[in-house]
This record gives sequence, C-alpha cells and structure tokens, in this order.
Amino acid sequence: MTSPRALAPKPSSKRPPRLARLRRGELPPDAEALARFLVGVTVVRELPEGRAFARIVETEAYLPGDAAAHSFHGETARNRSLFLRRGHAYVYFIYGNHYCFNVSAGDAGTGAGVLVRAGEPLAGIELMRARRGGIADRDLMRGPGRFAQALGIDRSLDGVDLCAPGGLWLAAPLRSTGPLVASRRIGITKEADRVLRFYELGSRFVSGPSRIA
DNA sequence: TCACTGATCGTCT
DNA sequence: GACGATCAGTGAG
Repeated sequence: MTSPRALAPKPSSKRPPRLARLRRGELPPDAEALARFLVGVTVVRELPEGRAFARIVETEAYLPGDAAAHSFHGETARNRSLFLRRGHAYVYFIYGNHYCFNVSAGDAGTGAGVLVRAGEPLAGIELMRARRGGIADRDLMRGPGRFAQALGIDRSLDGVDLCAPGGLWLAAPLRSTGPLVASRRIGITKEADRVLRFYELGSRFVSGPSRIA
C-alpha cells in the first residue's frame, strides 16, 4: 500500500528530531499516489516565535479533469499555484473564514493537487494552541481549516516551494505510518463518489464523522 | 455522536 | 449575485 520511504532518525526525548527535507524527486508524480505518500510526512513551519511541525494523517487528491478540483475551469489568479510543478504550496481562502493548504502534483501545467485535511501536532504545540484559542489538542489540526490555522498558513505562503528552505516545507516521516484507508472525499458535491481521500487507520487526529473515519 | 445552521468574504459568472 | 475542498455552536437522540 505505502511506497518505501526513508525514515528520518528516531526522535530522542532530549534532542529535537532531525528533519530531513524531502526532495522533489521523492514525490510521486501522480496526484493520487502523492496523496497516499503524504500521509505520515512532516509539515514544517518556521514562525517568528519558533518552529512548529506536524505529521499529516489525512489527505485528499484532486486530479486533472476532476470537476471537484479548483483547476477544472482552467488557470486563474487564484489557483495559479495548483499548476506549478509538484511540491509547491497552493493556499486558498474559503467560506470567508478559512485557509486550506494543498501540495501541487504533477508536472508544471498539470493542475492537480493534494489537500492536506488533518495533522497530528508534533512540535510547537504551544504556538498552535495560541493560534487555535486553547482548544483540545486533538482538535488543533483536525480539519483543513484548522490545520492551516494551527500552523499560521495563509495566502502569503501560496506558491512556496515545499522542497526548499523557507517558511513552510516538507520533511520525511519521523516514524512509520500505520495502515492507510481510502474513502470518498468530504464536503464536495461534484464527483463526490470518487474514492480519493486517504487517512491513517486508527489516528485520533483524522477529521470527518467517525462512521467514515 | 450526529444533523443542522449561520457566519463570512474572495472568486468567478 | 451566487457559491464554496469549513467551522463552531446548538439541540436532539
């Protein structure tokens, strides 16, 4: 199910874990494969107050020609980053309140991506709590809007290269990933039956009703 | 635990 | 002017 991936050195209780930046060549070119690959991957955010990072536990793939994808009607100022070569951030604003974080997939011009729907906080948890209003740790990143809010992700990070040093980047998984489960995507009306959502079985940080999760 | 609803505003038609 | 890859709050079972 999961492709073999290099694991970063085991985190020690004394020292912070060493984060190994992902290279673009490690990212599967296809959006669905990338969505599976990203479950377990570490998202690192460099903030003025310090570093925060989290483990991705839930993703959704949006493919070329997919009526539910923002790229479906072609490239616009809003979705331009979705058409960048794989491994770039596509951040959009939704429902007047929330940002959602995607990783672009495919070659330049493809218009595919992976929505990061939920994460498990690993470090910088105090920073996340401060941004999320001190709610339960389980809910810090349970949902795409919450994930972005916890890490302070907004449109200023749209188009950022996630395989290069900067404010937001991807690192190799810090521990092995449990079994992956696939389901229908959440919150869409078009192509709603396609099974393109992936999450780690048993994770308490996965979003959505428990009967799907 | 789940279903329902209002809030809120950028983007596109 | 309508819609949307959401969320928090509320109330019912």
